[in-house]
Amino acid sequence: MANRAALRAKSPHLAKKQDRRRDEVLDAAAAVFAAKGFHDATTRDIADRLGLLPGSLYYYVESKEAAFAEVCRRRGEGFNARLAAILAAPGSLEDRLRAGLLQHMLHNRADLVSTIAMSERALPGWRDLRALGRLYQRLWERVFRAGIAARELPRDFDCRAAALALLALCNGAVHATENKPPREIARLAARFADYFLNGALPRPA
Amino acid sequence: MANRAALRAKSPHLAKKQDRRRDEVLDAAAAVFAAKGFHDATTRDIADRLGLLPGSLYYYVESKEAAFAEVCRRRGEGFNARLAAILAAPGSLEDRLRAGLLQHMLHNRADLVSTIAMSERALPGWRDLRALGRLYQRLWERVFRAGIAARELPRDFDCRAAALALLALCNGAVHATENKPPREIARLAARFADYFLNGALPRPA
Amino acid sequence: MANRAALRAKSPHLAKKQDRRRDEVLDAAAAVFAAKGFHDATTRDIADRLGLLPGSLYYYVESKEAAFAEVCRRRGEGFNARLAAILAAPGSLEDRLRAGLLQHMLHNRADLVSTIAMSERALPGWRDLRALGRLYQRLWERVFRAGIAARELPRDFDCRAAALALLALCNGAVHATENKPPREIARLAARFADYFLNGALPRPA
Amino acid sequence: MANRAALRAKSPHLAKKQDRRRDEVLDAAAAVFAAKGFHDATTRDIADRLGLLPGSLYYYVESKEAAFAEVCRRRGEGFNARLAAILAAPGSLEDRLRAGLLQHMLHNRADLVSTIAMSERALPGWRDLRALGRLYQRLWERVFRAGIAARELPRDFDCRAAALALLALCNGAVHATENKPPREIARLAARFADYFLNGALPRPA
DNA sequence: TATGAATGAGGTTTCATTCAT
DNA sequence: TATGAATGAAACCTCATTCAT
Repeated sequence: MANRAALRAKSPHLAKKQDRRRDEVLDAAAAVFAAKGFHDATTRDIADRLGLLPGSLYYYVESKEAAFAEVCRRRGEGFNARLAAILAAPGSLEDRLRAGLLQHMLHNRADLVSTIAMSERALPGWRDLRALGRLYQRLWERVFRAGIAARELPRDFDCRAAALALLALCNGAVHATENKPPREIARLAARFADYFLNGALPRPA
Repeated sequence: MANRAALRAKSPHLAKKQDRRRDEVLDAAAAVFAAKGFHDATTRDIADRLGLLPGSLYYYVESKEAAFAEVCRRRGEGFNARLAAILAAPGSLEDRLRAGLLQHMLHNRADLVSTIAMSERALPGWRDLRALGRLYQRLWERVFRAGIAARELPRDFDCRAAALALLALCNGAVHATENKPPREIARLAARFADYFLNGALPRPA
Repeated sequence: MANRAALRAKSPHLAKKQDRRRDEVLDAAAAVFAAKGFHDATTRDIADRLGLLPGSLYYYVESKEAAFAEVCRRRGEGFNARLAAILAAPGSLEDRLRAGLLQHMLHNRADLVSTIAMSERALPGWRDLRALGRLYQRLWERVFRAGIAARELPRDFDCRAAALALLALCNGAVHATENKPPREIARLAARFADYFLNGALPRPA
Repeated sequence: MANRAALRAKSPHLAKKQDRRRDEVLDAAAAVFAAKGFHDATTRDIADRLGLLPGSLYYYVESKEAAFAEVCRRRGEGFNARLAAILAAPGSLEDRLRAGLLQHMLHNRADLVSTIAMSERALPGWRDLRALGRLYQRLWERVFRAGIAARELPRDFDCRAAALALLALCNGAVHATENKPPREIARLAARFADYFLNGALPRPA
């Protein structure tokens, strides 16, 4: 049953406008999901933000679940891509760790959705989302392994534990940095990096 | 709706029995909240665990929200009390930090509810819960301040940032330690403590 | 909502082209109604078949209900006309009955819509549709009455019961003949005619 | 997670009362389905008939679909059982056919739901329902085959076509017998039986 | 002390329909 | 002539909660 309408090439202009509106819808969804979590976010919340009625969302989105999954996928992929770029850049191991941690904490708010996705069990598309999360963790692990290969780190360095700790530091500050200016976030990120790299306590002489 | 049982004068024996049953109900609620989060947990889930029907819960509890709030309060207070005891115990600063971190990570699973409370916004009783959370953070801060007073830490030590980092490490591993035996959790806790105390990276000689 | 096109004075050529398109729309509607029934057929189903969007249908049709009613009317009238022609043709009573029954069963599939109309209560335009159905039944009755007049049938022949029985045989095989080749349908029609004319059971000698 | 409440043996009296109420609900559903068909029947229709709110139905029934499936199953099985009993009874082939046809037409109204199930495509539980329908047809076929074995029917008797014709006669009169008194239905059933057994037309001498 | 039955508010979703462009 | 966007009503369903027993 060929759908002539669907096949007819849409003018690129129109197509772009449609996509933009769709993005607006997904952004609104993301904002609400970030604010309330998946279960407590209602389609009405999302629609209100756009001046639409709940039913109208379905013109752009298949279901609440699908919207959530797509939002998370997009954010998660962006997150991963940014970290990958940072960790692959030239520079000392320390520099790259600091940069990665900083970007995570700076983007955390906007990408709060990913955080939700990681923390709520039994969510739609949970499997794929966990995969994205694991990938993120692997990125950190890989940079440590490269450090071992480059003899910047000892042979027995526990890459997994270190990655976990870094991730914990990244995520743990979400609440503390809410509504804080970037400068302050950066300051905290630097502190966290210091702790991770050199330890928080003064060294015994 | 006043609790009929509460109005009746009770023999101490009866009162105790009732309280025990109430505790069972709250424990069941805690377990379900921990497993599913507040919104996804149904009164039926809780009732099932006790061999009751949903309506019967209301003999012990005013509402789902009230149950959640109380569960969180109890767990949170227990959590705080344990940490306070540990931090107040004699021993070096390092020892106390290690002990505090360890107990947090070991109890995290059972007390997952607090974690939920901290992570889901717009939850009933959220205000009070945040207060408990802040208190927990203050406990860590206080031990650092004591460290400064005792000259174990430098004058300009950033107590708040350090407390935040420790909390982040404590909470960040929740997912990594799910379904793991205590031994392994302890191992990870020790690693995290090492990172925090001495830094993860090898020190330049 | 007045049809804008209808208000405009149209050239005969244009008018014809419009009507053709309208017929296409109604045909598509008929096909979908036949396949899914009235309630389960969506305007999107119909539009898809034509490469249109749902809203565009309303250029040709006032509403889904109106479309259904018109489709049924058209099909029903065609059905009636064909039966009338057959029953009015010269030939023995038996021949005409056989021919009528055959054409009904052969066209049943294509005209399934009428069947739907007859079977679903509380349908739009139901009254008119029932009228068409009654007319169809009357056509059969009339041929029997003519048979009485021509003394081919006894005076007390129950024309109504006979018409009902014939109709029942006609319609009852819809499911059995779905997806069957015309040959097989014709074979079954012949059998049914035999039963009706001579009885299914062997005659006592 | 053993459900003590569910395991606790309910008093037989209570259990029976519950079942009765459930039957009432299913009966109401059956009535509405029969009157409007599955798609057009709303949960509100059913609930209204019982003086309940729509949501309350779900105390007794899992879903609208499940209710429909169960209603059809029950009616269909009853229908089959009655026919089986009739066809298995002693008596001449003719007697049994007459009796079977009569009971079908008399019960048709009450069991209209089965008819719906047979006629609406793409219905929940459609597969199982078709199976029930096929079983019914087989019952008729089997009695003919027994007739062949007993030499009451010729070797080449077309059992399937005969069964189809009988079924068609049974079902075809549904609309004609609506709101008619049993006497009249019985009269029509007798006529139909005559037609099937001996033919409608006078025999050439 | 607990149950069975019911409520009612609210949630997601579908879909016929409208209308400016 | 047809589209894209949106509406709004109504559908099914869930669930915390109530209350007579």
